[in-house]
Amino acid sequence: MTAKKITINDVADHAGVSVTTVSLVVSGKGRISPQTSARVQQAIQVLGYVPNRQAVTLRGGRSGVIGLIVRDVCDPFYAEVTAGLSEVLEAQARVLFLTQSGREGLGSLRAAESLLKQGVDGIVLAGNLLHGPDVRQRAAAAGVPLVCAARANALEGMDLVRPDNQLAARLATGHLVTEGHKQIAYVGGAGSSLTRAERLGGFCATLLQYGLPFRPEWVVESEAYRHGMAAKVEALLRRYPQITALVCHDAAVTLGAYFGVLNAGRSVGGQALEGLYSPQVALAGFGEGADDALAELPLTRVSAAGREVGRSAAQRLLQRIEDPEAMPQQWVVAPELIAHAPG
Amino acid sequence: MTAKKITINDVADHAGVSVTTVSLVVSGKGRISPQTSARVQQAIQVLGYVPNRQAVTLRGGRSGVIGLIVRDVCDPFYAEVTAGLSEVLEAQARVLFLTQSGREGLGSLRAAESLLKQGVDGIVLAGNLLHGPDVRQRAAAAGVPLVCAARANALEGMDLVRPDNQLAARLATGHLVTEGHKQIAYVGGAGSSLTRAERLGGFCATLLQYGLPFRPEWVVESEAYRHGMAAKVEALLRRYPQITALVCHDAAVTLGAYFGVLNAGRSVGGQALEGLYSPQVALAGFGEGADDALAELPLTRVSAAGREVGRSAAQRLLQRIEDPEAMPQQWVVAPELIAHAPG
DNA sequence: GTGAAAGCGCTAACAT
DNA sequence: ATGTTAGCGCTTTCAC
Repeated sequence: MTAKKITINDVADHAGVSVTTVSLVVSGKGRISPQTSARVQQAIQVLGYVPNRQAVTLRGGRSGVIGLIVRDVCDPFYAEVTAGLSEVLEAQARVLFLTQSGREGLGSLRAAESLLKQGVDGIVLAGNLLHGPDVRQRAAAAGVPLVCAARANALEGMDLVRPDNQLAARLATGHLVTEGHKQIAYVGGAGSSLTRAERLGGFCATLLQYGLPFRPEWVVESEAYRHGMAAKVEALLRRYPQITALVCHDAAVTLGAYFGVLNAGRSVGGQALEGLYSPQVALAGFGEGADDALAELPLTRVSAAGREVGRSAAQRLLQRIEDPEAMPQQWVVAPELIAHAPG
Repeated sequence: MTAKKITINDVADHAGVSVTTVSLVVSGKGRISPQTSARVQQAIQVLGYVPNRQAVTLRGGRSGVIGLIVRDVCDPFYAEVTAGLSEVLEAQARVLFLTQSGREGLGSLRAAESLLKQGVDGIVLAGNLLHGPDVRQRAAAAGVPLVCAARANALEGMDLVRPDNQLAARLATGHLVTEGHKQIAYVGGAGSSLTRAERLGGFCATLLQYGLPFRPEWVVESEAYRHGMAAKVEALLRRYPQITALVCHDAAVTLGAYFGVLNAGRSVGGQALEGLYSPQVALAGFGEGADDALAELPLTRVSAAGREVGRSAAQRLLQRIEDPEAMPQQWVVAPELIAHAPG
């Protein structure tokens, strides 16, 4: 069962033509007579010929390969980005190299090195923006286009695709306001998070837009990231019982907030009751649409549209490959509001 | 800024040696004098020479590339598998081609085709076991080793790495029994799920092992997969109030069960009270360790060890690449019990 | 319309 | 210890 490698020569022999002819038939470039073409096609079928990518690439063509550097594919957002990327590339008959820079990975620069060695046509840097400039320089030196895909940020001079966190927060907050809420808090996220900063901007802007006050003491940071959120939310609600809605930074925070609401003796969901103290607290949270676990809860969710970010990054990269001299652009992907029927 | 490609010839010229010498230095194979070696190394540094993988591969070496076929990288289990795979491969200076077969993907066979065209040294088929035989045949025809990584199953004649679902269920169930529970139900999962079948086996076996009865009516299937689990669990608990513990099929089910318990007027957590009706219901659930959202709940979790499955699959594949004639093996990866302090 | 031949960058005999 | 050289499989002028 040792597979013998079928080359273009074998096909040429079998069809009784020259390798040139076979090459031309395969690529459909030269004009070859229908008969010859047919004979060659048949020989290809019979022999099961598969062109050798390495040889093609070596000869001077593009490799058809795109490299992806991601910190950790298990992060739901970047998993979605990866999936979107892969979708688009596969549709283009391209393939995707996956390298992880974080956790046990080799660091984004080494990952880039590794990708360049493989002769990729382009690189997508997902997250890892700290090392963006290094990777950028390395890619530029090799003449390989680079596009970033991230949750947030503002690296100048690079192509960057990211979700519109500000809009996401506006959608979430606006939805709550529309439901009648006037006392809304933002809970969760690390103070150093850029994503959070952008969202807070949208949160704040929306409040002001509706003539509602922005109260800094109603913005709660989560320090250990996913710990004790329930207690914090409970404390917040006990101190400020007038709060009727929470905007939650991520899935973990949302769940923590959920229990915090319950522990505070309130219930979750629904619209605000005009002018009255409401026992209910409405929740709106950010996260990927795919957060199955929370799907059943009565809350409004805003997806960061990771998949779309991935798709767009792929598009942009393909553009850059076509036109390497193009000016860097920032693409912002609109989030998606998944409103839950008020109950 | 158009990068001129530095080849081995440039290095040879710059160092005043022949290409052979450079090649030997790079690969560390022939014995070359320290001085020459140093000169070559320096030339490499100065010029920024990066060996061209395509050329190496074309010449006859291995491509150093492994292909992965996965239905959907966003599935947490397979994301972990992917990560584990990537870790090991990167440590071996290899890279990973990612193709998605499901969702918008091209189907596992087409994915395999695409990978083979790229000249991969081996393929990992993650999930998609339905198409296993086809892919296997295709890979065999190309003389490329294939290893499967999956949640469950028993494909004969193929290398397969999977989590030990039975053991996982034994761990979860055993833990509950050790905590004093005698009335335990299994909730969630589709009836057609192989993973679930394996887990039920372990569940049942553990009950019998401890002399506890296995009651089929305490096994609840989730039809629409993630819907209405709370109601089902509530109904179960109301009908059989003697139940004090639940084994939950996945993260979504666990959360549903959590609310089901609350809705039934019980509380979640802790040990069984000897011989008494317990208002508390203990929960044990399966899932990846990374299910952040649930991390704060008082429940016992058993991880399917996806990352370890990925690592093992990589190991196995590397073995197969070394020894293509080896007999197929099934590797089973032990799950990990993450007990929660009883409260 | 089709073929002959020159490499792409690299490795591995085979010289020296 | 190093250099010469013949390809790996393919595309692409340039002939015919």
